[in-house]
Amino acid sequence: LSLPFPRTLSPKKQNTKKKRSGNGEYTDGVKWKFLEHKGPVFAPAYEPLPSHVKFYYDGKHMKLSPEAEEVATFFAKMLDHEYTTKDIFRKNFFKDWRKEMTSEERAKLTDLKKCDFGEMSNYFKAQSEARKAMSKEEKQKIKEENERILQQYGFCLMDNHKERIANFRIEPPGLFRGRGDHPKMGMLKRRIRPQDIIINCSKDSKVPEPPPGTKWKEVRHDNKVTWLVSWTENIQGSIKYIMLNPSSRIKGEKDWQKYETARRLKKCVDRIRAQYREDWKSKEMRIRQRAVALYFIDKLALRAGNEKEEGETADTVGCCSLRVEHIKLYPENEGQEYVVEFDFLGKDSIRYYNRVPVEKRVFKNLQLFMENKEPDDDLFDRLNTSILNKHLQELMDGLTAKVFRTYNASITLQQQLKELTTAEENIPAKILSYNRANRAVAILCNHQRAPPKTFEKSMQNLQSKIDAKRDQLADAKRELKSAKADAKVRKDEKSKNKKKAVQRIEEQLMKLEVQATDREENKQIALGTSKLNYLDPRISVAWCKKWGIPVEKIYNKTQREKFAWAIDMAEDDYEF
DNA sequence: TGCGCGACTTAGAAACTTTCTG
DNA sequence: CAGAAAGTTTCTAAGTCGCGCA
Repeated sequence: LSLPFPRTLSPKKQNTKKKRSGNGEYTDGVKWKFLEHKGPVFAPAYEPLPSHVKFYYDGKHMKLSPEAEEVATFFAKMLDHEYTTKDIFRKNFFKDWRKEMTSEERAKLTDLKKCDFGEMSNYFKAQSEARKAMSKEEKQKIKEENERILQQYGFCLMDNHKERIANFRIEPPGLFRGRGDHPKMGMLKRRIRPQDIIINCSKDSKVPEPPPGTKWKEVRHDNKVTWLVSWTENIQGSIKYIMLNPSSRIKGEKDWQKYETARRLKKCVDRIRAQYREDWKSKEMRIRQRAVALYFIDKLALRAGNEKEEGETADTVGCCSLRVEHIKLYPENEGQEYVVEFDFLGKDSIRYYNRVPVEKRVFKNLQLFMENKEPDDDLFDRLNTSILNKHLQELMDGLTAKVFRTYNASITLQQQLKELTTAEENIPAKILSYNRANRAVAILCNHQRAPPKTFEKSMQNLQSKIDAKRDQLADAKRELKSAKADAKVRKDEKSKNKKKAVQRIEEQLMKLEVQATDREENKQIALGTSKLNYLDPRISVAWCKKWGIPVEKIYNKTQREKFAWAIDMAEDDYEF
């Protein structure tokens, strides 16, 4: 395994050699010298429906123009999804659909409720069934074709390295699926064409060819950025990019740098904590607000909380954008003093609910911040992320609000691993401990998931397995007893067998019960995000080395590729 | 000082694939 | 060997944060 980038110089050493700009890059900002790639893969062209698949309006068959039909199929494909029952989704969809209709269609189709997409929907279901039912050979053929496209478009050449591209396929058109109460859900996400695409590559590279008869919007040669392809998306007007895989040098170095910054925070976090505690007493309100917000970011691993344009996105908040309505103060609650109750929607409209006791000073400050305010007023009216980050930058080079999340996540993993791992345990038990440590971090960072649709059912299945196993155990015990009691001759051997059976069944039962606990504890918790984005992989690698756990038990193939730098670098005594 | 933009990281859902179990 | 469960990959939305401009 060769390292994707040299490790003779640590990022820290490099930093002392070159002056850093504000965002942590080198002042020259050059990301590569040479970049060559084949451009994006476009979404397949629309294939009109066969004529027997009909659309009905108000009970009557109606043949749609190809443009209107395509948009109708987007809705038909989502018919079983909850989205299509939501008013905003339906309203946005219908408005955008009507724009794609001919004037005749527009005149006729005035009510979405009268549209019958049933045949279309059934047709797509049948198609997906047919795909599942394909023969091995047919499936193999498709797999090979995908592999061919991957080989052709899935890699690029960056500074003498062949690198995997993360998302070389352009997003296909469809209906926008915002998270939570998104005001734009259901809008038409339009098809991206070559003339929408900006290509980025080096001057001395072979510029990718646009499809025959088309042109790129622009070809540029900007080595201060890492993207290969970009286009502007029509829902929010934001820019989308094609970039490299996490296993690439450019992503790996950045990741490494992120953890090194978090480790530098470790060295000065005591000082920073002492400072913000002092600032709770400041005579200036803006300083007190800054200090209380930073306390939340540090203690609760909240996100920074940028301002958002009202009405353009779902109403979600982070620390700096908390409103009065998002917290409740309890001078006393369940035997604890100065309790703050948080209840708000964070990133991806995931609910953050927490009750925490805080220092008296924090509590008094919060009362002050909330005085004479309406529920929808900002809690920190003298603060925003820009002010906070400017302050943090002064406390430590490269420090921003998100560094606290990385730091607290990684340090928590390290502590938990130390606490939970015991030498006597076997490998599965150690892995359970690792997962528990991982879970502690996921809880800290509030990484939640919707309980799987089949959760209740699979839990029931598991429970009936446990019940059956209990019965089986009872039977086995009874048999053991009678074997002991009645047999006189060859008693020993029979009893021994029965005893073994009892032990085996007890073990199986235990395993099932652990599995049930584990699954229950993980019901609403997503472990992947912290593992991939917050936990310094060197902590995990060191832990594996220390306890003789194969690293494959902790990281799958993709994860090992992403963390190749750490696997190669960390020894068993690595300390975050 | 505020604002919009651009580039990048972080996020959970859904689709797909592999493994387990009865 | 089928169906369920678990694991993995793909997809793309939604954040963070710095910069330049008025």
